Amino acid sequence: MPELPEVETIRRQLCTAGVKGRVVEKVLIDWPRTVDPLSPAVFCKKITGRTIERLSRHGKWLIFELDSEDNLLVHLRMTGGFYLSSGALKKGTYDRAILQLSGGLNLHFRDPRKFGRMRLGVFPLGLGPDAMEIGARQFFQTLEKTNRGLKTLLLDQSFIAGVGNIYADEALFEARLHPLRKAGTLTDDEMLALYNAVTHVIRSAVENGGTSLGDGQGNYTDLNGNSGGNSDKANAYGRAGLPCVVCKNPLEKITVAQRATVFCAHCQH
DNA sequence: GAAGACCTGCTA
DNA sequence: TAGCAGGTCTTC
Repeated sequence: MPELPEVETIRRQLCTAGVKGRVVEKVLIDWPRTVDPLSPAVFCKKITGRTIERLSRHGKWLIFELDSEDNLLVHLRMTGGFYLSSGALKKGTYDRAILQLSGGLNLHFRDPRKFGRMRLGVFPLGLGPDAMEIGARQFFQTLEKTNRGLKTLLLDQSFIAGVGNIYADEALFEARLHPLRKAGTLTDDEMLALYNAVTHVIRSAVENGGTSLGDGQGNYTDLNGNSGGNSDKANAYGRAGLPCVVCKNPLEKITVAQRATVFCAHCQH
């Protein structure tokens, strides 16, 4: 599932592939809800002729900065991804939108489950600081203000943007903190451990080119169709019932905020 | 704060 | 063939 490291990997690859500086010459929308709330006709009209000046990211949102008042904001949700083609346009089975760029480059937005979204706006709304950029002080201040459970909090994009189910479980495992632990009960050392774990887990996943984990069809692949190099790094996610890498006791699986949550009851408190 | 809706393909 | 997976928005 694309979380921050996967989106960042795609962003970097789009830069390398030379998407920057190209003009959007034509837009094809195959699944209208992809561009909801705009109609495909309005959406296409607004970005046709615009130049992609920069590619940035905040949390899980990919931002195509255009030479207009609006930018193109893309959220991959669970199964979204991009790939490029050149020459004669050939639509792939799961392509929901295709941007035909100047120089004969086609940018395909592929999304089997149709949850991904393309929006027009200056910047994605309602997000907290990016997980790669949040400072320790800001992290502590937010933790101290709430008594929500840690896993729920980590998944809340208005608290910290970019952490999803995989990296939430991995960060809590690394910090030795129980997913249901209330934020307000953490000691200073525990808050620091959580901060270090979140930033370390996210940054090392970015360095490894993202993680490909999931239920099979939702597996993430990068721009070139490769799965992430971080796949064998999971200590908790997807390892329910398997021995903890630290204490060898079987990992437990519970549901938190309606998501599968795996942790070690022996190591995480 | 919890649960449903949105979707589809893979697994059991 | 039923159920699961997951991110976010909507609705109780």
